[in-house]
Amino acid sequence: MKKIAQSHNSLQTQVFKAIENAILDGDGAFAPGKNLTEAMLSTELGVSRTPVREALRQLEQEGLVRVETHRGAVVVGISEKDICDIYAIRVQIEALAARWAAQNVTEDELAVMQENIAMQEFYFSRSDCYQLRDLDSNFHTLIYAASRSRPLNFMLGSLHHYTSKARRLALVDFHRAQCALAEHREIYEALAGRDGEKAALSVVRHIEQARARLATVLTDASP
Amino acid sequence: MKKIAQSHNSLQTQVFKAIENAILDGDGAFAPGKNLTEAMLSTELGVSRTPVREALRQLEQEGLVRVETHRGAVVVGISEKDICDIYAIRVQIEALAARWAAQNVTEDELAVMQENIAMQEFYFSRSDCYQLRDLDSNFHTLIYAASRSRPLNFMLGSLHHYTSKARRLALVDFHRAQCALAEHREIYEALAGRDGEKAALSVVRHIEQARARLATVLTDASP
DNA sequence: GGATGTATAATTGTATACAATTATACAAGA
DNA sequence: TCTTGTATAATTGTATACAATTATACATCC
Repeated sequence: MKKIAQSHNSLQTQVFKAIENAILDGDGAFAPGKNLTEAMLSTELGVSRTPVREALRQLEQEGLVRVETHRGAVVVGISEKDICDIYAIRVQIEALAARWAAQNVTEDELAVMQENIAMQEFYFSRSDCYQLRDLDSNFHTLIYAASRSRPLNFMLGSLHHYTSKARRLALVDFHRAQCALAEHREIYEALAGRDGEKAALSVVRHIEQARARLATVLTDASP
Repeated sequence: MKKIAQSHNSLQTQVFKAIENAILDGDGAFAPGKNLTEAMLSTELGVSRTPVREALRQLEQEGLVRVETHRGAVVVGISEKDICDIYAIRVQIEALAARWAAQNVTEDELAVMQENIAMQEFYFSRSDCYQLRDLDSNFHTLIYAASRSRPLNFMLGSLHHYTSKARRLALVDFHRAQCALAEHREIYEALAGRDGEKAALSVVRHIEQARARLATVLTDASP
């Protein structure tokens, strides 16, 4: 884990992201069950304990670590079952999001989505998985925003790190990327046509597909 | 807001709960839009700024306040639409929870639920709304736990303060309390019979009823 | 009078010191 | 050998000091 250089962001934010990335990337010292001491993290990152403490508290709220009083923080693992559960939950909530977004999405937002899809096509032709992953994540975020529901955005935000872990697992899969692109187009069309039911259905299919694909990745990898 | 006395809990936890309650109770100084300074809170509660800071960060993650860099924390309001949205989300997720709980609930857990319902009957006969509210909350928590899904528990936990605000609004309503009791029995029966579909359906009905009731309370109160 | 710049105050961000608690090592006794 | 007690170390919990940033008030200039 590299030391934190100067930046316009607050140290606390940077520390949070540094630790979050270390955990999600599967860094050895941040494997599930590993103990994270404030002293270690603060010397490692070159900051004092205060921002580290706050970052750990935030990570606890996100569910990535569990801090016990006077005993420190331990990294919480995300099991395959957890990820499957998350997908089941996402199916339900994102269907709602799509339905609401179809009612509330603006022309400007639709334009942004179209632009996003155009860039997906571009990076797909270049086989750039990392960019595709980010664009996929961004596309869904656009739907959340268009739903105009603060609680819904909130919920989906708190799922974020789980889904990003899943996304990293399911990263390199061109066939899936192609399907995802088509599914994104379908969702866009439904939203543009203000068809809530169709949008919800498309989202459900999209996430179910992603879930099915991830399941094969997981079972292939585990034994 | 009363000063914090000595207790086995950490100051940070107590500070968090003190501020959370103040906001949910609708304390004047904690009304939506009000600015909360660390100095004010720390002198008010008789503790230093450190635990106050951590509590505010936690409250931000829960969505009750928004902290801006170098500018402090402002209380975020929960609108009626927010609450309606929450119920729509809860319907979806708690249906999942019930389905999973029907598969995984143990005899011990069923016994605890039965005991909970018995106490609901007791406090209903005594017209004790506060106890009923807590028991209702507890009953749902038992279902979450029986679902054996950490992500699901996590999600529902992050909705907690929203739902508690809604619950406080819908507090004094005996007819609703009676219906809720019957609906809880129905859910219990479905879980005891390991009937996932029936459990999910009962939960959906239960929450839809609560939502409908709350809607009338809200529209009555607003003009 | 209104805009603008500057000094001051208020507030948060970070670092550090100390207190409280818990884990660990090791010795003494049964 | 196993248990138990105690001293020490390690770690977190809290308080406080200082730095950085932003808001406010007021004077100055147009």
